[in-house]
Amino acid sequence: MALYSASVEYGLHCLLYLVDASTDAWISSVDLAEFQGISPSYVAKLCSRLTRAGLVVASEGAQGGYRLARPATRITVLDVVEALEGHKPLFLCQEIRSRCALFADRPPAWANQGPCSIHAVMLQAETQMKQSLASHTLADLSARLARKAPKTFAIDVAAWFADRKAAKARGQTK
Amino acid sequence: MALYSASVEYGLHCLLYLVDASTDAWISSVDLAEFQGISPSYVAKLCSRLTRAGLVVASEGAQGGYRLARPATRITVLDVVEALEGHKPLFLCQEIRSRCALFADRPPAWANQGPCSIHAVMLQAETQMKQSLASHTLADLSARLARKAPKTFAIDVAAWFADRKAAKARGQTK
DNA sequence: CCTAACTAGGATTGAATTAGTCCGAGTTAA
DNA sequence: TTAACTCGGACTAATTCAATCCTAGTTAGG
Repeated sequence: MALYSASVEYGLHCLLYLVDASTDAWISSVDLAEFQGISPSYVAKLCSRLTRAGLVVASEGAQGGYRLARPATRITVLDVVEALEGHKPLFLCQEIRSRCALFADRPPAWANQGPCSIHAVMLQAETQMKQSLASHTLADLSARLARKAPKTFAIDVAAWFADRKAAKARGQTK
Repeated sequence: MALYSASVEYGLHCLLYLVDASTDAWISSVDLAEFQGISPSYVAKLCSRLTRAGLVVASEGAQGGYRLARPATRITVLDVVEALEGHKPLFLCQEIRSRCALFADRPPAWANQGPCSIHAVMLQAETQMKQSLASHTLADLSARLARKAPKTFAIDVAAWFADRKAAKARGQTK
């Protein structure tokens, strides 16, 4: 349906909540999922990818969870997209040009010389897109959201996660 | 594997050969496929899409085939991509933000007001990419290819298709 | 008028990807 | 020491997408 899947939306929202909620706390993937009303198991998988990409760090064991691996000003949207979706090119050139019937299995040197013209156009478009994604950081996004929300929102978010954590420490899961 | 599939490569190459070969001739999808050593059935489907998008016109019946619907200077790479892949957005916003647990099924007005910030970033990147694709035409690509190939290449291409057509008219398929 | 060749379009297949689940191993706090 | 809770990866079901195949309708030419 779209070029990028829902995992990008899930992942970015999770990271933005980490910006609000976790200056020093660990937030579990289950809490992140329940806070947003999405599948906990799936969020767990996305968090794994973010960890492997070095965007967040994980803490195991009771009261564990995730935390940003570096300041939100140094995590770009492109970092997140590539962590979640992999390093997919916009276009994969299969060098069709060398199969032209006129070449009869022996493509001449000029046919494969340099990059395929079509590929070049695609690479340029891909670069434009990625530069655009790289020009926004989590900090930018978070600030823009904060401008729309009431001033207490970030505090409420942090409180929700803190409460959830406290409740679990008391031995009551729900 | 890539955001855009192989159909883009197939389709663009087909169109570029139409530029060379068909100032006044109709080229069949089977000939286009065999000339490039790719699947005839799939090329047929791609040609259907190009027709529906109005980039080429089809002529039914014997000695039929395809021809560009307008000058190559007025067909952009973006036109071709969207004809083949459909109008896929880069990102499909599912408005996760309104499911936040703090809202308890009743998201406040500010939460859904205006476009989602994440969505806005994605739209900007998508625009950059599409503008880049729209800035190249089939004529540009064709000229760039012609600069690499020997001068007789376009003539040889046209001759190959003309020969193929003549052979079929004589009743001999191969 | 009849045959051969072509396109259009839909039904079908097969592979790849995605969303989502589940369980095991390790860690932490009490 | 124990018990709960965490991550991480293996696994599964379902959807989507690329690609194929086949039929019907159309056209040109003999």
